[in-house]
Amino acid sequence: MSDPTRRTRARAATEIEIRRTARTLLVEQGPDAVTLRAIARELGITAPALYRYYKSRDDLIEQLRQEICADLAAEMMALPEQPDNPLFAICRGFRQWALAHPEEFTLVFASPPGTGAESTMRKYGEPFGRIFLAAAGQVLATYAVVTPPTDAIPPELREDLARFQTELLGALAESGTVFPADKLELGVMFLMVQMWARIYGHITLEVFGNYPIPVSKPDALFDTTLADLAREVGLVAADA
Amino acid sequence: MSDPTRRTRARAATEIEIRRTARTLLVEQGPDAVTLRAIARELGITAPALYRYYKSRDDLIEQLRQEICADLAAEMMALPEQPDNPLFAICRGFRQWALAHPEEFTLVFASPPGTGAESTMRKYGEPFGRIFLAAAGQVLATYAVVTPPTDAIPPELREDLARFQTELLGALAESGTVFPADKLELGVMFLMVQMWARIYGHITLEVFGNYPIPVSKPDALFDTTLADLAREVGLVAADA
DNA sequence: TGTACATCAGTGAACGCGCGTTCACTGATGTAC
DNA sequence: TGTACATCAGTGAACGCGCGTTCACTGATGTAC
Repeated sequence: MSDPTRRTRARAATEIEIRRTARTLLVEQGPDAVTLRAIARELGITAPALYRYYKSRDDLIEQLRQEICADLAAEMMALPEQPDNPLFAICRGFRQWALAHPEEFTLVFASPPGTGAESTMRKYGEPFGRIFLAAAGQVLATYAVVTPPTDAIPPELREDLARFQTELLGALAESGTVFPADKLELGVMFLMVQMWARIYGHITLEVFGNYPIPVSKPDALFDTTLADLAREVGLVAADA
Repeated sequence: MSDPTRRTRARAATEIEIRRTARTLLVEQGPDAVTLRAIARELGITAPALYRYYKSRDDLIEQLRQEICADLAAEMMALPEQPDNPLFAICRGFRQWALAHPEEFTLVFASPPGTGAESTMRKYGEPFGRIFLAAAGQVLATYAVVTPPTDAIPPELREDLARFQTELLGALAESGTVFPADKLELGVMFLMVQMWARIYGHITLEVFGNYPIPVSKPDALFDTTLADLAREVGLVAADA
């Protein structure tokens, strides 16, 4: 039954160790400290050995980015139930994660473009995208939402929102989420974009300390924002 | 009348050249490319010469950061009048600047904490903070705003908002802006924080390409967001 | 106006450092007969 | 079960590179008398 050979197991173990070390360096000393030599040093091997695992430093960084996404998604999945609603659970969890892991957050969600790699949120195949969409779908299926009518949405935006609609429907179908398709109007898509912007804005602001004032009770501010958001959307628990 | 000596003038000119070169490197090759040696190379001088102008590389980067803030503020000041309202003019201008200068935006508004330096927005003495506050003050003085009553604001937040109120009053008084003090209720402060978060969220999302979908008409999306925001706040031009 | 001295922007060599990547290699682990 | 061969994780030396910072210096510019 020991299908994987000793070599295979050792290799897998080392690979995990490499990424663990890389992440520790990222967390403790910032992105510039994640060098092949530093990782090797920490692991007690020589730098060229790492080329058995990664084509180059850039390759390693990219894999690291993906691992961070996967871990984030796993953490969001494992979140305990929240009293108000599942999307807000994800929002709170995401915020907690961002505050606890600012360097990882920066690498994945706030790195300047140009590296060519598509952004995290746009890769629906990537775990975090899936999670966020699944939660959104769940909310749409469970709650009553007050959305702007389609003709209140500027014509220039309709095409983009329609594409989003299509992609979201596809992703939801794939993940097997049950939802009433007729609830996915353009207005809902618009709201989702606005909500994501607001959540992302608050979290980024908090992580980078760019609120116009020092906030002594940041948890309260975030919760108030969520409540405000729910109020605006007319979000009321269907079972309450 | 040539008060400044030849040496003084030359020194000033070189200082400007150094920062211009540093910014070009930042813009074209990212933050890691801003090295003393690269700057010196570009300028046709030797690296140690830069120590006549800056204590260290970190010092240079910090001064660069401040210069970027000053330039941003100057640009915001010079903005042409906008049909709707002056705060939205600043919002649009800020967005345009961020999109046109992603590396500068990242350095100033989206760099992980830890360097000890206080954040940009919190330094009211810094130009951009002043501008934003002045515009906000102007809006408050000119327009009718629907704000949540003070007792609708969670008690945990009141202390922070009150501090913000005090600081804002001070900054406005200093800058000589005329405004009705009684309009600066806590609800207004809360709204300002929320608005800033939303604007910052959208801009950061756009700069880093983290919208959940590719947006083909980003200008329209931003303008729609501004309109949405104005509607929510009940912001109506007093003279319209 | 002329001379002696002080200032100080910029030089050039050197310091010690860490980096990514290549290459030919060793030696333990795995496989086929 | 034993032997010959293949695989491949990791080595160690070397490549060429760029970096921040220090130091004693030169020589033009500025100042005081």
